[in-house]
Amino acid sequence: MLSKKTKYGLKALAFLATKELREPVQIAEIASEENIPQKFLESILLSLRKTGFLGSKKGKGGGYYLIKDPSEIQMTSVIRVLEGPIAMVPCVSLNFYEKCDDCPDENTCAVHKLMIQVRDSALNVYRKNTLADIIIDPKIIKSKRS
Amino acid sequence: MLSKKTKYGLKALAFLATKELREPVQIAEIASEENIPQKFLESILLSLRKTGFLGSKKGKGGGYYLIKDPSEIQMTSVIRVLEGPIAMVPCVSLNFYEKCDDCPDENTCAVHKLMIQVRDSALNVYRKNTLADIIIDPKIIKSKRS
DNA sequence: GAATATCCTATTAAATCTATAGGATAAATA
DNA sequence: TATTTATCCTATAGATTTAATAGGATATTC
Repeated sequence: MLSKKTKYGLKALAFLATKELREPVQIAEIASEENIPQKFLESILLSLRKTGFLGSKKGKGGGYYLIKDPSEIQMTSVIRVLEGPIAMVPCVSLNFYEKCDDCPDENTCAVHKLMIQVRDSALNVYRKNTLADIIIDPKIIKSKRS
Repeated sequence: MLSKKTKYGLKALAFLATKELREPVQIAEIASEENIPQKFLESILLSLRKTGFLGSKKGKGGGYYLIKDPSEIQMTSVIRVLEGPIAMVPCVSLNFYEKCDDCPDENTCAVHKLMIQVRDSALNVYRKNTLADIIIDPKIIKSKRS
């Protein structure tokens, strides 16, 4: 299951991606537009700022904003920051590797063999998607229809 | 993250797949060979029996055994029984669909768009793998080398 | 009928996730 | 410079889920 943190974080990033770069948007606005508990969102945006995805500005007219173009923001890095490992078991994780204490030999482990494939398939998806790829601007849809 | 339940269940199935069909193997043997807490494994095997993957026999000489050929056991169904939905969010789940209460429109949801792809890629992997595909019999490896 | 091994329900313990509280800090503005 | 505004930050409460165990019932073998 995707955590709420990741879900909310992605929605917030997508929301900011529809705005002008470096135009601060307040937490309150994002929270109400995307139906996210405000205090929870606050902590998520904070961590996205600390990990280099967002910039922020304090005081009146302040808020959060993207510091990179959406097409430069890869889903692999967003997911790793928000959700943690992409792999479903630590023993197949590229960035968070850990040996299983119950498994004597990864090379003969059925779970390992299966989860390597699952990891690779998820990686493929995350690698080929940037923030720009997943945002769906209703305005764009409208103009395509007309 | 893959739950321990799923991990243990898969390992147990893989273990049984290396044995003769319908030859009962005791929980205690599987547990010690695969380093799984016995009582926990007991409950897992019970649910695998109730969902039609395993047969069992009580009393002396009893145990659990596969009732289908490993090549007939698809990973999609194993994962769904042990882990639950393959999708990471209910709103993209084929078998466990649920609408997000915070999301007014799935068609314009960035998370939805991304998670559809992740679900499909995972499905592809689980669909093309049967239990037979993931077991790695050390004997087979040896004979290939010699 | 004794031994063996699964069957079954309930419960505890631990970990993780979700959400909130409450004040500190910094910037704008009047 | 005081006031307002909005992020910053740490801590913690509450809820949920997961992992594991307990203990006895049932069925089978010999």
